[in-house]
Amino acid sequence: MLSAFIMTDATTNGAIGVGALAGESLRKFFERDAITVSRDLLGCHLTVDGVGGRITETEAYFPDDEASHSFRGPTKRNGAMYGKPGNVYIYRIYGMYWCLNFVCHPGSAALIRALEPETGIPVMMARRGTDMLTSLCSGPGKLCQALGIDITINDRLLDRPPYVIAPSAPVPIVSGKRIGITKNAEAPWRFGIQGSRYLSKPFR
DNA sequence: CGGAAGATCCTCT
DNA sequence: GAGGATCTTCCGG
Repeated sequence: MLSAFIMTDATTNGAIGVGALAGESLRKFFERDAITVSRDLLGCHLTVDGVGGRITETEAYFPDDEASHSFRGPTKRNGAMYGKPGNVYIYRIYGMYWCLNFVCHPGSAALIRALEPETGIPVMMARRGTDMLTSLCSGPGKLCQALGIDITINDRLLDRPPYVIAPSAPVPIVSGKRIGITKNAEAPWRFGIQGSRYLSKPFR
């Protein structure tokens, strides 16, 4: 299968310029295929109330994708997935953790799975209860804990507080199967920065 | 209205 | 690598 290989794809990351995405540039970035967005998010700098880092790992989800929360249409939980491109969709997972997504086309989203910590590192260490840099944000639940993300900041655009997202220069990308799902599990829609030490799990 | 499943993480072996 | 924590959501009856 495709996903059995490490794919060191060409760097198709879209460098858009300096400064945060806002208004039209935010819409243009996210109003694209969720795979393209998930790849271009790699290297982008994300902060929540000034705490965060560069995105190292993402996954793409689609409306016709059995693994997606949008597969059976809108519900109370997934309402934010049908907001504008660049909207934030947060949900509770396994009764304990939060997960962060960015909306692309309606019902499509990029799950933010890992960050390389850069700003507010002491705050993140305190929230996570560890001083180990590589495990501060190495998973979707961990990064939400480190960045102080919960449902109270669901369903709002990324160019509004507490969020800031800035685009990145191109980075080398690897891809593989998505993690932790049982339906449509073979789709190679997980993406990461090649060689990053800040991943939820290595790509094989 | 009950119950199983779930886009996870941590600890222990 | 296995198992437990923990609880919301949604589907089936």
